[in-house]
Formats: sequence, C-alpha cells, structure tokens
Amino acid sequence: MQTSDRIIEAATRLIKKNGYRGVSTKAIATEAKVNESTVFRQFGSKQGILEAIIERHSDIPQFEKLLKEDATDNPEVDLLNVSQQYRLFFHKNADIILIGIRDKGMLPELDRVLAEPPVKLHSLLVEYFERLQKKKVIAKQDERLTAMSFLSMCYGFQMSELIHRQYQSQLVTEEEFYKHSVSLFVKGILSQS
Amino acid sequence: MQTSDRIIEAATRLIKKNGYRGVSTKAIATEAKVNESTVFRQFGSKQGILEAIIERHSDIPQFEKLLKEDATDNPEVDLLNVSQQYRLFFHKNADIILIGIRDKGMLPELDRVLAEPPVKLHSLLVEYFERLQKKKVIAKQDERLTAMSFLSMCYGFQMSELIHRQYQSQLVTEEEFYKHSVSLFVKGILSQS
DNA sequence: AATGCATGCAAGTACACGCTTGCAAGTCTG
DNA sequence: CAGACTTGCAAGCGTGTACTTGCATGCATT
Repeated sequence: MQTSDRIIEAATRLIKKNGYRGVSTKAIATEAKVNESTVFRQFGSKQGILEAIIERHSDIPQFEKLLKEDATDNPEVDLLNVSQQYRLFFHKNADIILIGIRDKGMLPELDRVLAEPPVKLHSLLVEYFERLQKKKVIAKQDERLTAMSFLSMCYGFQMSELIHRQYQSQLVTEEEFYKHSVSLFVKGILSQS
Repeated sequence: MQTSDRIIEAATRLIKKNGYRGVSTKAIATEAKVNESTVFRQFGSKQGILEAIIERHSDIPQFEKLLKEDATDNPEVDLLNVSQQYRLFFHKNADIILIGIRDKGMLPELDRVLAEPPVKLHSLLVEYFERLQKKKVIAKQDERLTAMSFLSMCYGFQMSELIHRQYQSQLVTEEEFYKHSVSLFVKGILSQS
C-alpha cells in the first residue's frame, strides 16, 4: 500500500478516537509505521493531513433522484428508499462525521459539508410531501413539520449509533428500525386528522 | 460573583466552542478576568475545572414518574409530556452534552452519564407501550421498535439543534415540532396494520 | 552504471502549555 | 488592630508538539 494511504488511515483512526488536537503527528507516524518527517514531506502540515482525509471522502449523497424522477409516490416505498440512502450516507462518511463533530470549527469547510445534506434533504422532503398532498395520497398537513419529523427520526437513529454505539448498540438492528419506523410514519401521514 | 463561578462559566463557554484540548488555562483565566495562578489555586488542575463543570450540572431527568404514576394512558398526552421533559433535559444540560460529545473519552464518567438517559427512557417507553397494547389502546406492534422510533425522533431533533444550530436553526420551532410529531406518531401507533 | 526519488534517522528549533512559587496587596472577621 | 484568606503579578520549570534539515540508504527507471 502507498505510504500516504497508510498515513491517512492511521490519522483517521486516531483522530476519530482522540480528536484532532488529541493526536500528535508523531503518534500518527508511529501508527502508520512511518517516520515523522515523512508525514510532513507528504502533507506539509498537520492540517494538511486533515484536509486529505476530508478530500478522500467527498461523497455527497443524491437524494434528488430518489424523490423526483425515481419516486413512485407510494410514500412507504419512497421513504424507505430515502432512509436507506441516508443510512448509506452515514456509513460511508462515518469517519468524517465523527471528526466533524469532535473538531467542529477546525475546518469551516467540513462544518459546511456536514451541515448541508440534512438541510437539502429537508427541502426535498417538503416538496415531496407537498406533491403527495396535492395528489391526495396523504392527508393535509404542515409539510415542513412532517419532513422535519421524518428527518429527525433518521438523523437521531444514525447519530446515536455513531456516538453511543459502545453503550447502547444492538437494541435494535438498522433494518428492522427503518422498516418499522417508515411504516409507522406512513400510517401517521395517511390518516385524516 | 464568586471568582470560581466566573472561572467555571468562562471555561464552559470556551470549551464548548473549542473543545477541552483546544482551550488553554491561560485563555480561561483571561476570559474570566482572573490571573492564571488563581485558576490553579481554585481547581488544582485543568482537569479539575472540567470536573467542576460537570458536578455543577448533575441533574438527571425523571421520566419514571411521567410514564408510570402520572400517566394518563392517553398516548398523545403522555408522549407530549415526555417530549417536553426530554427537551428540558437537553436545554438544561446543553453545555455538558456538547462538551461530552466533543471531548468524548476525556472523562469516562461524563460519557456514562450522557449515555444513560436515552437507554433508560427507551426501556420505560417499552414498558409503557406494552401496557397500552394490553389495554388495547394502541395496535399490536413491536414495542421495542416503536419506542426507538419515538426516541430517535426526539433525540435527532435536539441533537441537530445543538450541533447545527448556526446553520439550519429556525426551520421550525420546538413547540410546533413536538406538537406535530407527537400527534403524527400517535396516529401511527393507533391504527391497525 | 548512473540518476532521481522516496524514505529513515537523528538532531534540533521555537513555542505553547500545564503547573509552581514567592511576594506584595487587598479584604474580611473576630 | 491582628491574623487568615484570597488574589494579582512575574518569573520560571519541564514537557510535548509542530515542523525542519542534512545525510545516508535503498529502489526503480533509463
């Protein structure tokens, strides 16, 4: 494996565990089984390593397609797809999400990148629910709030998995959680108030 | 105001912003308008300040009462109460929750204290939903998953407020979110599948 | 074989940080 | 007023850390 890859992986592992400021370049070098000077020759500075980590994960999810072109307008199907995609997004980016939370403010760009997907998804969900209301598929309701409820449910589940995994994991599996939550949620939005 | 109070407040402010390791004792002293040596005379060490911050917030919520003695067994009422209490818990402890997330692992006791309430609340909700099912108030369902859905919804909303406030706040207010979410959720658990 | 490149190694620099200490000044209490 | 206590101030100690540099070594390409 490439030297720089080993360094990035080592850094990711350590920063996830101890935070950016809690990890020294020497520790990263040792973990990567590399001399410290090599780290600087490759990345210039400690911050450079962090930037490389983020660059490697630039993988923004595409919810647009799921809720527009590919939408079946059967909410149970579409929302399950969205939740799967959201879940995938969390898995793929678990590393930088954790780092972004721990070391918020270290890299403004990271903050922005991480804050964006939820906002974007919220507005897409609003549009989606609006359409379903017009089509009388779901009851009349405040779509902003409905979208927020759904989003919070997914976000909350994923965040608690990320943050508290070692304490409370495996109360329920991801599969069953989403299956149950989506169907419960759909029942809620179908019925007339 | 007491010198030590000023120090604790200053430290809380700074640690929330920059993380424990991102804040120097000198910076804390300056922020508190106190000499650095005074900080050490009062708290012994930097870690001592952190412990004092946590001690000051030892304020564990009581969901037990809400879901047992005080329960009306009208889920709309009870769940709204629970959500209010949960929300209050987040507000009261916003400081140490944020610090706990940022500096996870710094203080094992803090990790534990913060991981506990959600787990506890989950098991209380499970009991509650079990009872309502036996009483035929709500449909038959897997109460573990139902509890998790509700909990994730509340947790997710509060966490995103805490973490991303500056980016996405005020899409919706807390009041309307909980009112809407609880009623949507209750519709979901009432209806027969 | 010669050249260039990536790396290891050892030493070192500059600085920030946690923490200590001795002394002087101010405040509060009996 | 005397004594105890708190604080400010200035200096300093030891350590860890980001980062640099010069040299030697091995490897690959030409």
